[in-house]
Amino acid sequence: MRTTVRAGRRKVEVKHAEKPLFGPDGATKADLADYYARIAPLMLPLVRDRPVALERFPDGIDDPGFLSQHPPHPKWIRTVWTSSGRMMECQEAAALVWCADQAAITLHTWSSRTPRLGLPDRMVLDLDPVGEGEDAFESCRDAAWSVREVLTELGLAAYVMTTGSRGLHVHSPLRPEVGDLEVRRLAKAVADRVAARAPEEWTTRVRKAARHGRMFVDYLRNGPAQLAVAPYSVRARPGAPVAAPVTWEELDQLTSSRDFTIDLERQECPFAGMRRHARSPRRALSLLDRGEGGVVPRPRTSRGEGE
DNA sequence: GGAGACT
DNA sequence: AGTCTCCAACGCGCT
DNA sequence: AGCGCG
Repeated sequence: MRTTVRAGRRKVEVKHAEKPLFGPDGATKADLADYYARIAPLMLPLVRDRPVALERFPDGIDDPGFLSQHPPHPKWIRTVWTSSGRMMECQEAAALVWCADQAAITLHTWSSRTPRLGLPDRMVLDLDPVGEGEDAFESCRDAAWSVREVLTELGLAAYVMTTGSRGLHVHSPLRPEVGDLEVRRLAKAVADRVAARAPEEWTTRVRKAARHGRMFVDYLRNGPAQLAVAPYSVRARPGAPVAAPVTWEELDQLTSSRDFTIDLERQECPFAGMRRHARSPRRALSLLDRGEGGVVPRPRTSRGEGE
């Protein structure tokens, strides 16, 4: 009931390795640790240097978990001082495996990176379908395509991933030029433009009562100290689904946000090279403030296709 | 899952 | 020594 | 000022 997982040069002990975390017949803590060790080469470039918070389920997903921003941690795990205290970073595979031993099923990270905390290098738009089923997810997919179009109009790149929960996240890599609040303002403007394309279906109204069954185009994952689920993170749901970056081609084949699970085997990451496509949020904001951007999409070489 | 407080 | 409790936080737009 | 919301 106790094993050691090799992660790079380090060995990490996994206690109660055979404990099921995803229901009686679901994946065990060992499965979780093995997954994070296996996916580390793809995941680490996307989480490295970011303050991380752990969503932990020591008694499995059928018991309430908790979010931990300042967990006790071994000294070899790097930390950084942030506006909300000293937070961990996951710089190496062993850190991910240690998180698994802590029953940290899901990792959430900041949108800015050390040493540029407060200047996000990415923006996230969160799309959650209103109902259940494939139709609901399809409308979510449509919304993701619209987000991509609006981002393109503003000269911004777009990458998409399942959240492993209900919906999709669209990531847009940014040059770290402006602060959290400005990025949120940009995200809100993008969301408003998306919603304006199908006002009967989509909205940016925060209050549920004001939504009238429309899908919320969520821009609130941007802002100071805001967290978003890390790419390749496992979710606390039956079947151990994962947040999986996908190519835009793949997106149309998906039937749900949970199509990928802890069994995921990937050799190449659709988000690889994303940072090379980072664009200027300052320019996007100035286009918006001048009321442009829907008119003259500027020429570009490639778009957020993955690579 | 682990630390600190309380019994 | 057993048991309990805690483990986030931020701003927005409404009321 | 307080609350719902993510």
